Amino acid sequence: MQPVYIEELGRHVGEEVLLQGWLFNKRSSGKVRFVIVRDGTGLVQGVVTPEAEADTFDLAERLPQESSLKMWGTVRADPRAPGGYELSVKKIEPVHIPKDPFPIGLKEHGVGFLMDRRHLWIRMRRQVPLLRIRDSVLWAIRQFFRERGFVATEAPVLVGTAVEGTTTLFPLDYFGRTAYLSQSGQLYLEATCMALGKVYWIGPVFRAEKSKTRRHLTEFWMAEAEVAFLEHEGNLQLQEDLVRYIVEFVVEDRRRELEALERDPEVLLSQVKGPFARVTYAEAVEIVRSHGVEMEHGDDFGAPAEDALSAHFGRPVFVERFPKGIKPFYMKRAPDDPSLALCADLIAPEGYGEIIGGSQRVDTEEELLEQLSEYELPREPYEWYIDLRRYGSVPHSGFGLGVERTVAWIAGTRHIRETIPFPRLLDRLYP
RNA sequence: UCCCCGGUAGCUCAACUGGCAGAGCAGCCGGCUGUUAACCGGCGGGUUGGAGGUUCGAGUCCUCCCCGGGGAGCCA
Repeated sequence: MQPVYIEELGRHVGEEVLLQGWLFNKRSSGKVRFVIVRDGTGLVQGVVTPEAEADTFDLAERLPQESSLKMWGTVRADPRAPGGYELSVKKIEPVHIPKDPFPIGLKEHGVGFLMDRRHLWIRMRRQVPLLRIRDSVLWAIRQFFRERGFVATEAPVLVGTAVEGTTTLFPLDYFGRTAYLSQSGQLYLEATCMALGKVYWIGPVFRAEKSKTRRHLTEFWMAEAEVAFLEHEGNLQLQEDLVRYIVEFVVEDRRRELEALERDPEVLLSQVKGPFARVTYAEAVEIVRSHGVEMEHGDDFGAPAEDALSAHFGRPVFVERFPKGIKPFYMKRAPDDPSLALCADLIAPEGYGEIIGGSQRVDTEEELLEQLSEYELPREPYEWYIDLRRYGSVPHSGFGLGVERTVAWIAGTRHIRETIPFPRLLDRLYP
């Protein structure tokens, strides 16, 4: 008999099926025993009575949590069952029976305990839907870019120089030289877009920043795009289209998982329905101050400032035209005010923070050399990057979207450590 | 790096002003023919993070260290 997955049970009502999975939980009421089985696509309740074959009734009592098993039975629609379907069990065959009790129970646990057992925690109730939503977000990004004719490409992860200064880089030995784990693929995408026109990549990036907050990982995934001949305004439109596409895709694709996490899909849809809010940096500072958060003109936005902005608008908001000094060297200056950068950060609603940073890039050799020296960066490691301005330079723009923060926002989970299977944090490298 | 909170049974926590270290869950044994993190009865389970100090007496007070959590800065 061909095995089926729990998410397909609706198509097999009345039929006998084979499920393969793990024992999530069990209950007993004497002569009726209930086994809750999970298989990665969902949970289903099996009902076992003494009429079942061989020692199946006995197994339903004896098997410990997370035993792996095969289970045969007839699918029945039953409103009493979570998920709407249950299985009248004919036979259970254990695949592996754990000798020790599964460390993670169904009751509450502390974060430290769970993080030490992340390899097992990911089997549990909230984690499975969360990781399925992550998958959906990544698919949405790929599908969006493919529909628009972008070429998926790659940037190196091992790099010889910093993108934006060395303090936040992880160094490593590279045959006697120092290499670093990349903190962004952007500079390389700028080169690639001059070859392929419109490009994107999704990959891991690394920040050695000693951040200890719910919004930071030392290893996280970025979806970065870079487009030749695209200017600031078009860049913002592209980002807005992407974010709206992701939300609508995930709501359609993973509604069940969102509901399992008690995330209301309608709230998400309403947040991205209309045009995103847009303010300049200067306006944003005033809004932040009017919400009682102190900041000076010229400061970058801290977490309380971002939260104030996100509360003020209740939908995604672009903050445009930051002072040049608090943004990196590769951003183009605004033609009408050289003290500002042609850039924008996108702040997610509900306090999930900055999910996109983007800009139009410097596109002349003169301006780039000027900015390198202004930022006191050495010229040699950037020769290849300067070359891009020497051979058919064009206006171009791009951005990077933080995958985990986007997943956290969409799934409504407060801490981003749960949005990636094995988060890397300041003091956490295991498992 | 800085600020705040915490570390007691396998897990989550309690233990008044310093006075016999406890409960729920998990485990094991038994009961129950529709359970929903099932329920009911019973049993076992402790170097109170570590070192030192104060005290007749320390889980509780003091000092140092270790570990974890939350937040800040920086960023996505």
